[in-house]
Amino acid sequence: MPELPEVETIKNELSPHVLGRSIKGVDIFWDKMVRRPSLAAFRAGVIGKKIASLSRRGKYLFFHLDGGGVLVMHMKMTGSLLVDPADDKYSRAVFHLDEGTAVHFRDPRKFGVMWLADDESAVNDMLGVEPFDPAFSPTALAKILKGRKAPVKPVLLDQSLIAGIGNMYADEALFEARIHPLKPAGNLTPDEIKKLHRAILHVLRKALARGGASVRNYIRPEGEPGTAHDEFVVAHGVGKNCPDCGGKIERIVVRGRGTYICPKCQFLS
DNA sequence: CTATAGACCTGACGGC
DNA sequence: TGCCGTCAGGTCTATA
Repeated sequence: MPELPEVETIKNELSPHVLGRSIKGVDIFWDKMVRRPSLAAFRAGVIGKKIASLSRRGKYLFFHLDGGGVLVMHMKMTGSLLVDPADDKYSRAVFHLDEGTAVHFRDPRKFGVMWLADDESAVNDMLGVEPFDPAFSPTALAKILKGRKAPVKPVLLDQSLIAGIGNMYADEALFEARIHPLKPAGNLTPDEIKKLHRAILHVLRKALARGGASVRNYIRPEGEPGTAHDEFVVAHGVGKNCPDCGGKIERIVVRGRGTYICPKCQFLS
């Protein structure tokens, strides 16, 4: 759900509402979402601080606070940030800013987390390359895949290798590159690696241009669903027809994750 | 090292 | 109508 394009969209659309604003108060309705430090220390570290800038790394969102400290958020599967929503159903935390703005962390499934850190280095260090970083070249992708016996899909989902790809965009990129998700990562041909590299960037860019996906729960800060959903070919498309060969899209399970493929277009060998 | 399973949660949906 | 099981999927942790 919130994968790289969604978190980037949240960052972009939230910015005008929060940059330069001060946090006057915080309501926490689901204590467990605050990971560290303690709930009291979290409040103390956030209240009275001005939000200097926002940034994103992988699927993480950072609020850089004036005077030090970074508020780190991860939406996990159903989290979203809403500005002055019409209702507070599923609001697990609310940040009250000056000028009356309220930012709600809405999260039906309560998987989302946030914490206060000195800086972003700890998150940074555990994540792999950003897909939009020039360092993510076809050669870099080849290096990541090389020698791995694991199926290519879980390698794409490994945040310590490439940061920001989630289940949907992995399926979509593999379909676009016509590669079967179960193909061992190390067995991809140079041509497949080139195609996969291009497909990853294409799929993420396309989603970004449409304000992120709209898969059931994902909502943008101003309450509008994204429209990238319409562009998905295989994701959640079981029973639909492949736009290429007309065959039925199938659902298989790869490492415990629902995975959508066109069995005619995506090859194992 | 890898691989797998379970945990965390709750709403939507299909079957009966 | 309503009950029940399954599915959704990001990431951490535990275990083989």
